[in-house]
Amino acid sequence: MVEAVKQKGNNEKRRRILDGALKAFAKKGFYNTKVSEIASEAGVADGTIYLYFKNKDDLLISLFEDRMEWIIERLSSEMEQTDGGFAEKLALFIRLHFMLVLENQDLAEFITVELRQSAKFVKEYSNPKFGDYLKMLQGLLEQAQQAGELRQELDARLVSRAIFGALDEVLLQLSLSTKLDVAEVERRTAMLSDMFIGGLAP
Amino acid sequence: MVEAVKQKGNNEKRRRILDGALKAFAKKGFYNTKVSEIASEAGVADGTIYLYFKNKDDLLISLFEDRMEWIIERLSSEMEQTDGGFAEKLALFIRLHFMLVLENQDLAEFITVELRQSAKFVKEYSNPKFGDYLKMLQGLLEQAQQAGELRQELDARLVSRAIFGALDEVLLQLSLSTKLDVAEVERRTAMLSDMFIGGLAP
Amino acid sequence: MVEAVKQKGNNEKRRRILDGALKAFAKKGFYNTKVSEIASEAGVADGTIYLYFKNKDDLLISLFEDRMEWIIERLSSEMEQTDGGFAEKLALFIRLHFMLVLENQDLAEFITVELRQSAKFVKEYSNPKFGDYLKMLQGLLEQAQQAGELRQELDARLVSRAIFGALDEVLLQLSLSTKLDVAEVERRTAMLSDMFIGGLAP
Amino acid sequence: MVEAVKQKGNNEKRRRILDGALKAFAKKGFYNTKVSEIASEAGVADGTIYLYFKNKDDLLISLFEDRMEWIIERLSSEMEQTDGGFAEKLALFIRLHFMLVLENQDLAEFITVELRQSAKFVKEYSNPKFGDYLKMLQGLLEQAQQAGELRQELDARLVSRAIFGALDEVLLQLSLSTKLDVAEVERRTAMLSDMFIGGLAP
DNA sequence: CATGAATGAGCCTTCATTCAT
DNA sequence: TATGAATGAAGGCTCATTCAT
Repeated sequence: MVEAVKQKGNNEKRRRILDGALKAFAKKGFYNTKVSEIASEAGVADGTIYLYFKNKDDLLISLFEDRMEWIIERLSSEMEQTDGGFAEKLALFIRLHFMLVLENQDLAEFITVELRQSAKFVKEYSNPKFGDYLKMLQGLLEQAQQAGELRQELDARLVSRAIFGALDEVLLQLSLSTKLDVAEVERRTAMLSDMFIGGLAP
Repeated sequence: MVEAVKQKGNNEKRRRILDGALKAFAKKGFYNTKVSEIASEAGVADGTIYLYFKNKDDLLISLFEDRMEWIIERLSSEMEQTDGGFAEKLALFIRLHFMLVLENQDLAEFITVELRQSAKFVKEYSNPKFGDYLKMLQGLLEQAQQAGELRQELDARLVSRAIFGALDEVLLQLSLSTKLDVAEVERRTAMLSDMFIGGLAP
Repeated sequence: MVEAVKQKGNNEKRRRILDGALKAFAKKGFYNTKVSEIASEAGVADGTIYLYFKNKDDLLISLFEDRMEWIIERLSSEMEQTDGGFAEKLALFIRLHFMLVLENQDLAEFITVELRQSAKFVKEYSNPKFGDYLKMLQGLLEQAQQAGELRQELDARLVSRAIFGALDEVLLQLSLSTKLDVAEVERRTAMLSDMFIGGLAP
Repeated sequence: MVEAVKQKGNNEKRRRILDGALKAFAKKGFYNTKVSEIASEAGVADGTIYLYFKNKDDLLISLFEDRMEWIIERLSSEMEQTDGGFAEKLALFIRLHFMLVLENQDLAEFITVELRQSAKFVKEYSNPKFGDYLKMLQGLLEQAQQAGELRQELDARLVSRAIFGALDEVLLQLSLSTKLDVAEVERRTAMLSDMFIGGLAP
C-alpha cells in the first residue's frame, strides 16, 4: 500500500515534470526553455527534475517517447475498431492524428516543431517511438496493397513518409493559428484523405 | 569604381559568412553552432560577422532569405521552360525541388531541419521567402484548376502545404542518409509525382 | 540495560559512518566526497549521517579526533613499555607512527593529505587532538633534555614539529605507493631515527 | 612593437590572474574559492580567466608550476654563489627556502596547504616542478656524499624528503602565525640546520 | 531512530556581443 | 573595414541539508 502510494507519488511527479516540459517547450522551444522554467511550471524544485531525468536532453527524449507512445496507443486502439476499407481507414487515421494532437495544442506545436531537431541533434538518439508510428502507417498501407486497395507499384515506406510529412506540415500551420475551428479541422481532414486516395487529377 | 570594388569585397565576405553559416548550421544546428565556428569556417574574425549581420538570429534569417531566393529563382526559371500539362509540371517541380536542394547536402539539412524552428522562435519573423515559395506552388495548382487539370474541390492552399510537407519529409530522410544515389532520388521523385497525380487507389 | 544496548547500537552506526568517511576521504579527498557516498559506504541513509554529526565539516573533525585519539592511545601505551634511552624511544616512536598509520592505508592517506587543509579551512577548529599528539612528542624530547640525552640548545617544540613534518612527508610518499613492503618501511624507519639522532655529518 | 605590447598585455593579464588566484587560494583554499573571486581579485571578467586557463584545476596547476619555477630559479641562482661546505650550503638552502616563501605570506600558505591536495586529487597531474625542487635538494645531498661531508649510509632521496617535510611543517606553522618576526625566522632556520647537521644527540 | 525524496542555493563555464586598436 | 581579446549575463547541474513518513 505504502509502495503503491510511493510509486504513485513518483509517477505523479514525473508526469508533472513532463507536462511542464511540454508546455514550456511548446511555448518557447527546447533551446529557449530554462530548466528552472520547467520546474516552476511543474511545481517542483529545479533539482527534482534531475531525480527523474538524467539531464535536459533526456527530458526532451523522454517527453517524445511518452507522447508518441500515447499517440500510438490511442491510434491503434481506435483503428482496431474499424473494419471499413482502406479509404475509410486512411481517413480515420488522418482524422485521429489531427484530433489527438490538436486535443492538446501544446502537443501539436511540440511534435511538429521539435521532432526534427531532436532527431538530428540530441546525441545518439534514434527516436524509436517515431519509428513505431511510421511502421504503423506503413503497415496500414501494406495491408491495403495485399487487399488490392492500394496500387502495388507504390512503395509503402516512401508513401508513409510522404503522408506523415503532409499531415505534419498542415498540422504545423493549424497549431500556429490562434484559434482552432473544429469544422475547419474536419474540412482539411476530409480534403487530405480525398486528395491522397483520389489523387489530384480529375 | 572604388565603390564597385568595395561592394564586391563586401559581397564576397558576406557570401563567405553565409556559406560558413550554412555548413555549420547543417552540421550542428542553429543553437549548437557558435558564432566563432561560423567565423572560422568563413575565414573571418568573429567581430566581422557583426559588420554584415545584426546578430546570430539575423544571420539565420538572412541565410534563409538568401537560399530560398536562390531556390525560387532557379525553380521559376526552370519551370518557365516547360509547356507541358499539370502532371508534367508537378513532376518537374518535385524533381527540381529535390535536385536543387540535394545538389548541396548541407542546404538540404538546413532547409528541412531549421526551417520550422526558426519560423516559430526567431522573434518577429514571418519568413516571407518561404511564403513566396509556397505561393509559387499554389499558383501552379490554381492554374491547373483553371485549366481543368486539377480537381476544383481541392483547396490549392491546403494542397500546396501538403505537397511541401511530403517533399520536405522525404527530403529529410534523404538528406540524413550518408550516401545519395541519384537513381534512388529519381525513383522517389517519380513515385511521389505519380502518387499525387493518380492518388493511392488503384 | 536498554540504554546500554541503544548506546551500543548508536556507537556501531556512528562507527560505520566514520569508517565509511575515512575510506571515502582517503580515496577522493574531503571536497570531492559526497555525503551520499559516505552513507552508501557506511550502509546507512544519507539523512542518518545528520543524526550523528552536525554536518560534513563536523564529520571530518570527528573523524580526526577519533583517529588521532586512537593513535595517541596506542602510541602512549606502547611507549610506556620501553625503558630504553632517548635513542631507543625515538626510534620506537617513529616505528610506531609508521606502523600504526600504515596498518590502514586509508588512514595514512587521510592523515597526510587532509590534516593540513582541515586545520586551516574548517571554521573555528583548532585541532586539539593533533596538538596532543605533538605534545606527546614534545614531552619525549623534553624528558630527554632533562636526562641530558638531547642537546639543550634545541627548542623541543620546534624539533617536534620538524620530526612530525619529516615523518608525515615520508609517510605521504609511502601511502601513495601502490604496494607497501614491510622491509622497506623498516629500512626507512631505521634510517630516519639514525638521521635524527646522529645528524647528517659523518 | 605592437607584438611586444600585445605580448606584454597577455602576460600581464595572465600574471594578474595568477596573483589573484594565489591571494584567494591562500586565504580560503582552492575549493572554497570562487572563480569569480579570483577574477575580481585580478581585476578581470570571469570569462577572461578561461582565455588563459582551461579551467579552475588548470589554474591551480599553472599557479604551482609558476611559483615552484620561481622558487627553483631563485634557489639555484643563489646556491651557485656559495662555495662553502655542505653545512653552509644546507643552512643556506634552508634559509633561502624560508625567506623566499615567507617573502610572500600568501605563497607560504599556498605551498604548505595546497601542495599535497593537488598532488593527489587534481587528475593526472604529477607535479613535475615539485619533483624538480626535490631533485635539487637531493643533488645537494649527493654531492655532499661524494665529498665525504654527508654520511654514506643515508639515502639521499629519503633524506631530501624528510628535510622538505620538516621545513614545510615548520613553515606551515610560521605562515599561520599572524605576525612574522624576522629574528624568529632566523632563529628557527639556524636551529633546523644545526639539528640536521649535528643530530639530536649531544 | 531511520529513511531517502525533495529542496534550492550556489558555482563553473559558455558564448553572443562589443570595442579599442 | 577588420580584428580578436575581453566582457559578463545566463543557465545547467550538483549536492549538502531537511523533513514528512
